[in-house]
Amino acid sequence: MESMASTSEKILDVAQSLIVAGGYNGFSYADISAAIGIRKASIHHHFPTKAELVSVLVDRYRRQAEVGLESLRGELSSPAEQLQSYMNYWRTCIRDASPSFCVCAMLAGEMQMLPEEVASRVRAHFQNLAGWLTSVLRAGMEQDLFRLNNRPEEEAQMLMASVHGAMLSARAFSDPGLFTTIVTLQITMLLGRNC
Amino acid sequence: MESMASTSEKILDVAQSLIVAGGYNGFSYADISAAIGIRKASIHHHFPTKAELVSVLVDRYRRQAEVGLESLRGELSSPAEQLQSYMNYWRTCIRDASPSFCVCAMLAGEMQMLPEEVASRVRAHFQNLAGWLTSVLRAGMEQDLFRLNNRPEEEAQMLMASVHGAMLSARAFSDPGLFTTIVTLQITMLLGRNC
DNA sequence: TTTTGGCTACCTACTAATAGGTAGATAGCA
DNA sequence: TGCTATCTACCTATTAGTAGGTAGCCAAAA
Repeated sequence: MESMASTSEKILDVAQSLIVAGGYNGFSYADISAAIGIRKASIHHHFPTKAELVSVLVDRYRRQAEVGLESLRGELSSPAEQLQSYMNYWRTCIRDASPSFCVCAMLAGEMQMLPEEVASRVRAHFQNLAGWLTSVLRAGMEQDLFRLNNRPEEEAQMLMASVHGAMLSARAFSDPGLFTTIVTLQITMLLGRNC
Repeated sequence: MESMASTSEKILDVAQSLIVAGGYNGFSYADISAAIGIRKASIHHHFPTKAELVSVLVDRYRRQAEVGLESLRGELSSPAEQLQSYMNYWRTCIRDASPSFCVCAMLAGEMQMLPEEVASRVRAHFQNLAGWLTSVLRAGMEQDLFRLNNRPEEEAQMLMASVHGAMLSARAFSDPGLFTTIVTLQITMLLGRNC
């Protein structure tokens, strides 16, 4: 009754945590093999090439993110609360060191040397996320729940950059709390509570 | 009369551009060897191990950054102009794809699997940068040149995260201009020109 | 002055380990 | 029967790193 997860799911889980820790070149089939007690060749059976593995991995990640973000957009919570919830998700991740970093943010740094099939998927995730943030900000604006100082697309980009930069800072300083500090202030500032 | 740069400087130059493109695990001695027309063993002569090479590289980067930031702090320019100049440096870098990314920001993402001697240097750079930004923001505040909504240390962290996150976004979207868009708005916002 | 010795920078040639990937066999299940 | 998942055993290329040699330079000793 223990592991309901299929082998390929387990492979993706391990690969994801390894990528989050060290990027595309920071893991090997041997690492995954050792981690889940299966031979390298068996991993190739599920994912013939590394580029394919990571492509599937990013697809899965994007699907999960989409579901997660969509569920936040329920009519239950206000746009401001949705942004808070989005941040809270990452806050707990970073605090508990579960994923502790966005896979796509990690891969984005390595864009230049990623296989094209992976790079395009990472790009797509950034577009989705920017789109979601934009729509939430626009909704809040139209409902007069908060005032924005700039166009919602621009504020969305600022917020996204702030989130990813804050992940980086939290890592660099080995201080999970720093993520929350930065992003909370950023949200407060963007929503124009000052004035 | 062409290359005044010593061999070891050339090695560091190439290594830096490779790290910026693909991180610590994204380059090898063979890559450098091919790039500057020297044998692998000769690189080991200058830098016995990879960890040592990258440590020296980060030291050099930190020294250059310190000089660069210190020169911005000259009494000639106002704190606001200093922040602008800092951003402008990266704007041209990213536009011209010269370094196009902060080495330390790149390495910060890989913190967890970096040799300790490298990781500590990356941490130190983040501390320096946060310190510099804090002091510039504090100076502007004390001279009543602009109003901050938060403590200067916090705003410094926000700005730093914004800069690094904007680098990531510029890469992800393959849009150098996005960096400037994000950081300009961020600076404007932090300095409280709104209100 | 010539010679000697040491130093630096580079070389060829090598190593052991690891990388991603393949071929082909086996065992169980539909 | 054929399919899926796994295995053992292998391959080639690349990894970081080493051993040992050579050519040039510079300074001190003869």
